[in-house]
Amino acid sequence: MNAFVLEPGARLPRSFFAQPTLTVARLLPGKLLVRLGAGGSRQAGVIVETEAYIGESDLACHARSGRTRRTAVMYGAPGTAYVYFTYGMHWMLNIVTEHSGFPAAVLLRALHLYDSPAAQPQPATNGPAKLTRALQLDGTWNTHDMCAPDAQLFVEQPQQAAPPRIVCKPRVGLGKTPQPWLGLPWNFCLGAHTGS
DNA sequence: AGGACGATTAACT
DNA sequence: GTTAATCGTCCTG
Repeated sequence: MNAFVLEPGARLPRSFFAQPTLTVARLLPGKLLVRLGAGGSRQAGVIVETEAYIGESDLACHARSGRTRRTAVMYGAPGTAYVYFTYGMHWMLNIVTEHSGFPAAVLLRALHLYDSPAAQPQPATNGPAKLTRALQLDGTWNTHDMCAPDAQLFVEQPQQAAPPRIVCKPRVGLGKTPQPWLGLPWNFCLGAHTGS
């Protein structure tokens, strides 16, 4: 809502993403997703909704089938972007969590996006595919190291961050995923009030 | 080699 | 509430 959300803040270090996936998913709403483009352009938006996908035992997680060409990135370093293609037309952005060798990630499902430098609110990107579309992210971003010093896509701590109110609920769109995974409250959303 | 299905979305009835 | 769009991935054979 204010221009301050655009001010560059501290980038989240790899140690942040190395935490337990539920912790990362719970802490990400309210943080800033930043996408640098050609010519020094900067798109930034407040992360609004996340979802956790944790390990081979989580039957909703792509890693349920073990390590494959597609899921190999989930076994990589925390802070790595996992971008995959689905439904023949949509790209999804995840950030890999926990230690290398353990497949887990947080899906970014919604963003409050702002134009730079005017800070004009964009149409709400209230869906994981809309989010990647708005930031022009596709498979070429898969395996992007979001914690590298020269990263073009990364997460920042906002400068004036009030403790956000988080609401959790079951994950969305899991289809025929069996219980208990279908009902686990691993979706995390900003509440009606973001603090202040 | 073939088929079912998907961490979705927009456009319908 | 229902359905088409559209293709990579995974499972079966």
